[in-house]
Amino acid sequence: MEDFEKIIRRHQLSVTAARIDILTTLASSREPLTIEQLGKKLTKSVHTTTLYRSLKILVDSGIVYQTDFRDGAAYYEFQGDHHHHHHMVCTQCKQRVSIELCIHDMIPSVETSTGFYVTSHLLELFGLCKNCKKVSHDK
Amino acid sequence: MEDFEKIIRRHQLSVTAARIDILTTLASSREPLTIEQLGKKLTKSVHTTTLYRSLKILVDSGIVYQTDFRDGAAYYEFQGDHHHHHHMVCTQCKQRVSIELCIHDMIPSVETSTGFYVTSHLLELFGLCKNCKKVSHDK
DNA sequence: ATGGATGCAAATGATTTGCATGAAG
DNA sequence: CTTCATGCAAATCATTTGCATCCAT
Repeated sequence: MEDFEKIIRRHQLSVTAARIDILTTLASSREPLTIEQLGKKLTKSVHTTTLYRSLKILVDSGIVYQTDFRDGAAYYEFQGDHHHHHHMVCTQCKQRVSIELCIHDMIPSVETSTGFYVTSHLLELFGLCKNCKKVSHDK
Repeated sequence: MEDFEKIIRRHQLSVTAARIDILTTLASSREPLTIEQLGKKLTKSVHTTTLYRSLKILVDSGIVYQTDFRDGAAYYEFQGDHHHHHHMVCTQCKQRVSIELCIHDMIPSVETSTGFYVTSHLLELFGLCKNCKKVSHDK
C-alpha cells in the first residue's frame, strides 16, 4: 500500500483526512469511479462539494486521472506517479474494457514542441463491441 | 469543399438541412465548437435540442469528433473520414494549442485484441503552459 | 405511408459558488 | 495566526426527455 500522505505532501498540498480517504479508496478500486460512487465507498462521510473541490486539485496535480466516458459524469482513477488504464467503450451497450495502450513515450516530444509541462492526459476509444456490431449489421 | 450530403448518406443517415448546416459549419471552423457556439454560427436556426440529438448521432457514426477540455461542455469538430486535432490544454490559464500526435496506427491492434470496431477516440493532454509553469514555480 | 427528425417546454443531474466555520502548516 | 479545506444551501448550466408535428425515404 502506498504512502498517500507522502504523495500529497510531495505535491505541496495540505494533508487532510478527506484527501487520504479519497486516494485510499480510489487506489483500491479496480475501476474508475464517479463522484457519487466514490462518496459511497469512503470510510468517513465527505460532502459532495468537497469531493469535487478535492478531485479538481488532485487531478490538476496529476495524482488522480480524470476521464470521460461520454455518459455525463466524470470518472476518477488513482494515478500516483505511475499509470492508469485507458478504455474501449461501446457506444451502444455502454460496456467498457480496459486496453493496453500507452502514450507515455510520446509525451516528451509534445512537451518539447509546445513548451508545456504535461501533468495528465485523456485517452479513451469508442466504438461498437462485437455483439452490438453484429446486431447493427444484421438489421 | 466536401460533399456533406454524400458523407451523411454513406453512413445510412437521413439527409436533412440541419445536418448539412451543422457539418458545413463545423468543417469551416478551425477550432472545436461547443453546442452553444455552433448554434450561433449556423446559417439557419436549429433548436438546441436538435443539435444535441444530431451531434450524438454524428459522433457515434464517426463523422464528428467529440472531445472534452474539462471545462464543462462538450466540444465538436468535423472529422469526416479524415482526421481531427488533439490538444494540449493549460489547466491554469485554459489556453489550448493543437498538437501533432496520432494514435491511428495503434487502433488496429486494439480492434484485434478487443473485438471492437473503433469509431472514434478521445485524446487530450493537460498540463501547465510555459508561462503558468514559471508563475507556479516562482511563488 | 412510416419511421425518423425537429421544436418546444419542462425536467434532470452534474458541477459550482457564496459564505461561515474548522483544521493544517 | 493565517491560509486553505470543509460543510451546507442555493444557484447554475449542460444535457435529456416527453410529446406533438413535420420531413425524408
